[in-house]
Amino acid sequence: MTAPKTVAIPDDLCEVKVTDLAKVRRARKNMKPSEAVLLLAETFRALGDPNRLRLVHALARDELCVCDLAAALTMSQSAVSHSLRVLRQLRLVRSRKDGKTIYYRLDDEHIERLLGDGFEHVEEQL
Amino acid sequence: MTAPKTVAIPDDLCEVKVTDLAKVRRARKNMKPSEAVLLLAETFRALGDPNRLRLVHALARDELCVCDLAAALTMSQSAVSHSLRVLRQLRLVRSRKDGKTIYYRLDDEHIERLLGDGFEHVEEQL
DNA sequence: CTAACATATGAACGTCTGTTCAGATGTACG
DNA sequence: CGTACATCTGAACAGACGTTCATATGTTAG
Repeated sequence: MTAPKTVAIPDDLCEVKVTDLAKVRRARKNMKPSEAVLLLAETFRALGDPNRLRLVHALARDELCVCDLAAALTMSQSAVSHSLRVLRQLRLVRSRKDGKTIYYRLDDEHIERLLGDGFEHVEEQL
Repeated sequence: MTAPKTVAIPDDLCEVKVTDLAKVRRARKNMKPSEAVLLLAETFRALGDPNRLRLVHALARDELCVCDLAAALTMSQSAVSHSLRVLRQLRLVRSRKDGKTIYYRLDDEHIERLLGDGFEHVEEQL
């Protein structure tokens, strides 16, 4: 295709060998704002822990309190609480207080779809 | 609701205080096999790094070679290569060789939907 | 063959992460 | 008030992670 050459990438300081400058420009144009990228990365990372993933999956079906989550997943109450905090801060789950106990559920329906797509993708390669 | 009591959870050794045994049983019944959970967690974790996420997002539009990815995202070639390996091993991206250069693209269309849902969720809270 | 190029790889290093443990906070009940 | 309960929090530590640097592999052109 295009002859390889060294180019100064617009909007940037760095010089790199580039194969297809048009594609590079298009990719740059298409980039999401870094706020969105960073927040989404954080969100995926939150789901990237087996225990937090199981928590979210459990909450996709039922509203559950902390101790029942701990019992269901065989985790310590403290570990559950720490994990839920991460999920809460990223608005993956939401909590409701009823007396002493606090019930958690998914924050919105995007999360459920995210899990659904994820499991679909993963179950194809088992 | 049900009076709190200490119960031996079936299928398990651990004893915990439980608020609603029925819910706990249902949650346990609904659990995904741990293979699937672990693989999906790995997958989400792979997407949980800003640079890998940007790589995947770039590849959602265009097939790109390693050096163009490096140029577009202002990353070192080595970092791109290491990141792509992780994504490749989890079948998030696929590679095609053409002479010296190797072109990467998304492995299947689930990935694109995953990103789409993710950005949708995230962009609501900016 | 050698030189130039595109990509991959391994080791090393500082940083981040998840769990555990001990204790703090807040709530209900007598 | 004090006790029992449900949850949260902070410190600490082992293990995992992402980048960089130097180098290896593999490919094309001369």
